[in-house]
Amino acid sequence: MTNLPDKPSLDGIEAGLMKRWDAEGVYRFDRTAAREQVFAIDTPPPTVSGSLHIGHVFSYTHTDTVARFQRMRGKVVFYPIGWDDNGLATERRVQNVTGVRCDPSLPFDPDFTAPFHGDVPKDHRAIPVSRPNFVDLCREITHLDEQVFEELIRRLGLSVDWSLLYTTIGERARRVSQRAFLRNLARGEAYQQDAPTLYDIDERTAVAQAEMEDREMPGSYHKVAFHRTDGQGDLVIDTTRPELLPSCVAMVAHPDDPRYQPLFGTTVTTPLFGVEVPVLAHPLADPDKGTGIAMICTFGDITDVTWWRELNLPSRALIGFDGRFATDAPEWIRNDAGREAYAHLAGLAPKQAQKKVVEMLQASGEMLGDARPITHPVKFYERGSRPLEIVATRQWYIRNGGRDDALRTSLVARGDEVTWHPPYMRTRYDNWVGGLNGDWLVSRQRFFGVPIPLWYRLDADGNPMYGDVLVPDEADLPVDPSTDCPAGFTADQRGVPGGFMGDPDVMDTWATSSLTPQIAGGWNEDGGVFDAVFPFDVRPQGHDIIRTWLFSTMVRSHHEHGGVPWRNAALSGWILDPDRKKMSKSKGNTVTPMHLLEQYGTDAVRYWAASGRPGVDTAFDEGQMKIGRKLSLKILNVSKFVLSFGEAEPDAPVDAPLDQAMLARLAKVVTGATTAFDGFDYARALEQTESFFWWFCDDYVELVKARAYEGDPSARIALRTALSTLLRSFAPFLPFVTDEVWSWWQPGSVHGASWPTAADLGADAGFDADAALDPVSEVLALVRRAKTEAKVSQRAIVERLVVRATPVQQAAIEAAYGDLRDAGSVQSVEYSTAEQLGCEVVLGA
RNA sequence: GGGCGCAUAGCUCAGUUGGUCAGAGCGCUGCCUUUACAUGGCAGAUGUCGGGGGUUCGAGUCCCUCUGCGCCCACCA
Repeated sequence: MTNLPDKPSLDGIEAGLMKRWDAEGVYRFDRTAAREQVFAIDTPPPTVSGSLHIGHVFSYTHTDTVARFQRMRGKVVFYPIGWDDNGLATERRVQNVTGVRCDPSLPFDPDFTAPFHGDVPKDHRAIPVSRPNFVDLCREITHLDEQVFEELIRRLGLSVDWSLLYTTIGERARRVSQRAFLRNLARGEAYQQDAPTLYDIDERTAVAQAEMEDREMPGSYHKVAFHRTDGQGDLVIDTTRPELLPSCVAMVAHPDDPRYQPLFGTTVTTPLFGVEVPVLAHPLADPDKGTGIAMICTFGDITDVTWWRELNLPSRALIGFDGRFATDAPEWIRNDAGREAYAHLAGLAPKQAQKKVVEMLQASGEMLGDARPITHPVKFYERGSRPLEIVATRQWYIRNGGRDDALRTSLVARGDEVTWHPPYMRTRYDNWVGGLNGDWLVSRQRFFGVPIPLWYRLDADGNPMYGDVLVPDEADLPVDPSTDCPAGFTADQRGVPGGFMGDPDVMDTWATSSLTPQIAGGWNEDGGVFDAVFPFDVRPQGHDIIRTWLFSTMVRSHHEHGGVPWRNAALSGWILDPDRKKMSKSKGNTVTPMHLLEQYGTDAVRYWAASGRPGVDTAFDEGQMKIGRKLSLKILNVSKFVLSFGEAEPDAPVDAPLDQAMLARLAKVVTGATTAFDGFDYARALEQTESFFWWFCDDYVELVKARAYEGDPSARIALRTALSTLLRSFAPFLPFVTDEVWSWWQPGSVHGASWPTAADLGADAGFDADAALDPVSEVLALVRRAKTEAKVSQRAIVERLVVRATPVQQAAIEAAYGDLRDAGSVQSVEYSTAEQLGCEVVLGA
């Protein structure tokens, strides 16, 4: 069969092919496959609260090329897709587009409708809604977002199996996530603790170490005088947070610091508040910082927490969950002046309180000199807008090695069981695991997430007994403790003395997405295929989330399965804007992909993406899209040309030396591309194939076309063989144009065809194709150049061609002379021997 | 402060174990209405491979060092 279009075109081929792939189930996972036959991909579920930008196109294309390669190679490819729709990012988006906020104390309103949909006026005050109403809204909005995402992912031609679609808030994800958590709990890997926690006072939730970032913020040093109780004068400290003076519990200096050694064991009183605090020694105190002595507060920073813990200090917390100073003066401030001073701070936010304290210190003469402005790094929640505070709260943790050297060591060792692409990404994992300073805080005081599946018994006074945890049966998962009852209780016992209460928190979004292999594979789920896919073959992801997604997935797999979740980790680079800044929505420098797909075609955009080396950040350059467009177009045209010669009789031999050499060269390319793909280096595979392809078009096809027109079977078979090989080699990168061309002359989809091998080409592995081909190409180029320089048509006649070359080169040229003659319109040739290849070209009149 | 990465033509980038490695495409210049392709074809120009040392017969390619940029981490009082 050969069915050539008169005027082949790239325009609009995508829609038809996408339909066809769906209808034929080209990418469907075979659920009966055994593990050895499967290639399983732990696809990153994009966050639907954001938008897909060109950076997603970049990295998702990389994975898709590998998936397509493996599929053609005969693997049963497990290529799921999911939407990450749970968590704070979604809540924010919902608040922004609907004008509501969640107030869990409100009752469900079945008739509630959101006041806005996308156009919330700036002066609008968010309307409080119940948690169930809020969650409903979240589902509604994410559902709409997900449709937009699906459209783009499909348009990109990703060969995912849509029947494997999951969402991180979906029922299966909730069940898997809760099951995994309960098993962590049963094995002692999950535990709760009442401890100082980094807390975002705007979002009113605890935050994990992995979600924090430093930001350079303006601040000021203040020299503040504490008064020695022995009457021997003052002790001066330098602090950036004078507002925490009322929370001061001690002073600390380095044990070897001679300036303060005499004071250890004595006490001082705080300025303004007159609270007596001890002067202590601790090696973490830095003699070179400030005055070498610091005040310890509850809590100014993580070091304060360390000192508080290691020096057994009291806790004097004043900043509450609302981020404001407590309204009543604390009991540890005893004198009247101190209590009066505190009254000025009551109810203030830290920033306002600082201003007030400085005023008071200046008035009392206890501040020396002026504030000295500095910029210094301050801890923020990565999505937050105000500095994190440290607040003591009860939270759930999962052990991740941050407090346990043995576990830390085994998790670092797990990194050895994964092959990293590129290898240096391994170091980032090691650094992160090695630098952990606490366990993984998984509870969040939020609403749209997987609930922590626990209840607590209430004592006779109605207070929760957190030590008395009530767990659900795995068979009943997923549960929502805020509406479901624990076994042995009834709904009317909720919140009453002797009854129970549900844990109000949800899990961190990473606590669910750390289980994508288990969710996608259906771990312990009806209809799951977990045993056939786990451990997965590859986790593709961005290098910026090694510390979060990659590491947390490793932790869960280590605990639950005693092994790694995947064999390979493929880290993709970022797309940078022309100023080499990372593209991100918050910077407003994103490029949206749809118009590029429409303007250049999907294949061209994929070509650009696949040209980016694994792990390498690449600046966005729209000009590069044109290259892929041109390549696609060339494939279309040369295919039509090659196929237009018709078929030769099937058993005819490929006996022309040039044809044999071309196939031998192609065989090497196929081998090289295969090796590159096996190492996840799609870009190298593409480069090799492309480089061959342009030589094939520019030189080989030009050389043999006369012979092909005449019906020479060797040329016709070689051309068709090469075309088939090239289409299959390009198929992972340019799925549309290759399948379009494939459909002209082959049954089925090219994406269901087999990956080419050197053996298919019947080439002699020892044959030196370059030695046979390069001299011919060179002579052809010299002839063309002569015509170009003479400003004549390439069809102009060459009366006489004198080739100067080594004997070996002469033999190669002579073997292909018939083709060279026809392609260059050469009338006669002579040879002379020379070290350096050269030509004398005598053009006809 | 520690770690990792990057620095090659105007632009975006290749150069896998040191020996045609000084490349590709874009852009630029010229030529060609050639019957697959003018959304084309053919050809051309462009670089002290960030600076300085060193190893070697030979170094973008290995070592040291400096400079600049990016990222990650850090106890940031």
